[in-house]
Amino acid sequence: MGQPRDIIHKLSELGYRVTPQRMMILSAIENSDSHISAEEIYAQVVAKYPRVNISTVYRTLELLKRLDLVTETDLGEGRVRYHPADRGHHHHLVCQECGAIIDLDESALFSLRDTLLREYKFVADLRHLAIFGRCINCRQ
Amino acid sequence: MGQPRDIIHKLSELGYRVTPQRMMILSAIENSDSHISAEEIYAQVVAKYPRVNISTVYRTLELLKRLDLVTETDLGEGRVRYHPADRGHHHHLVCQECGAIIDLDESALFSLRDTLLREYKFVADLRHLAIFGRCINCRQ
DNA sequence: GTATCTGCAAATCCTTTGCAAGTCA
DNA sequence: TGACTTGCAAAGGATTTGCAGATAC
Repeated sequence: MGQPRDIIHKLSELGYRVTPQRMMILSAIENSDSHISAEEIYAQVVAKYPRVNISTVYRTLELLKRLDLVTETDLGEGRVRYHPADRGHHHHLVCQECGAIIDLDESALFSLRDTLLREYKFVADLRHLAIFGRCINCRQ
Repeated sequence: MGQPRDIIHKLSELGYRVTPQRMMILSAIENSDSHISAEEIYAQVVAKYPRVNISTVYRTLELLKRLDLVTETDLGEGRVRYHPADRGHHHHLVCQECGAIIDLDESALFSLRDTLLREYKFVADLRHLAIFGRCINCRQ
């Protein structure tokens, strides 16, 4: 995992077909240095292969989510963003004033995760959590 | 605050008009024992007053949010839920397997809030956070 | 060959908006 | 009276779906 190649291998191992569309969608996700939206993936793929349809992008993302190969984050933009599941996990502080997005290392939530497990027996999926508030520049 | 009456009073103090629609919408929110969606508010109001339109519900919610009289929570359902702002704040553990929603006292996130403030100078708005994962019944 | 995928077009869901008519203060 | 609100209808954006044709294996 980690390279589109490996994910593609995994897909075919599981009996899913490796199509050019799926490969291009995977590349777009892997090559994005941050989180990418369905629309942005579509824009990249359509540039190389104008016949793709955005529904193929959504169907592929659906599949990759189900196989736990990509994760979703909702940064409160009214659309979801995607990320390879095996990349370093981190969280986001989203400033509701200026829109700034500050990355937060996953370790910042380790103690919360432990508390939830210990006291609530709840296994929290703390990959790509978004926390809303106001950043230092927007506090007057 | 706390009673529809008080919120209504606040509205008129601020120069907003007190209309029957707004009163009915406020009652629906206040009478809900948990978080209520726009559609559910609309259903309650329309039962008494069939002429209301759901756009009035959305416009009223928009106003109440702006005045900080209600807060929004996104429980990952593809629609947002509303809650009177002065009710006790709590968070939600949402089980992605069975859909169970476990309430989590706001105090569970106090130390996270302090860390974010101290180390990131970020004022987190930790009202009604949703944390996804798996509950005790769904862990095999 | 055939079950899986795709493109296309249309539908869906939640929410927002323009505008003319209605109404609270 | 007059500015604020509403109802209605239509638009909006993101995502999903039905179906017939295309394609990976």
